[in-house]
Amino acid sequence: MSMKKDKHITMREAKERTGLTSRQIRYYDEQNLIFPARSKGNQRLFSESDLQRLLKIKKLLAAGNSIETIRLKMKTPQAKEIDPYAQLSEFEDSINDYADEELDSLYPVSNRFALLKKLTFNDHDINDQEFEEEN
DNA sequence: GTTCTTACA
DNA sequence: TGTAAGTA
Repeated sequence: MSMKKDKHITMREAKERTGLTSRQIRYYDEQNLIFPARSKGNQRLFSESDLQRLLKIKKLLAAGNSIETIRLKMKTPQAKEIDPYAQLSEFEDSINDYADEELDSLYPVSNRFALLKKLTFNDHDINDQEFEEEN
């Protein structure tokens, strides 16, 4: 999951690849949710991580989270490098994001992440269920 | 032509 | 958030 070349991405490409408006992108920047570099002409130079963040922000916003919540939830890129637990936390959040989606039944398992969440983070739910021995 | 900041609705 | 103005 490593990001390759942090090539400079223009505002145009950022808009195209995230589906966000330039207004929204600048606003999220103003809210310190992304930290794009700047060219000599003060133009924003986005990195691949900035793009991923924007997509993440879009998802969290759509899920009803506030800017403040998102800021805390995502922390800063620098913090993630320093704190190993930040990455673990991010992974769990990622799992939860997927698990929030519909899970009709376990057969077939159409959403592995949802199943993983059920088995990993909701022990109480599982204990409440009645499993019939099938083996 | 595109992006940036500031400001108003 | 959209849009207009004046720049770079």
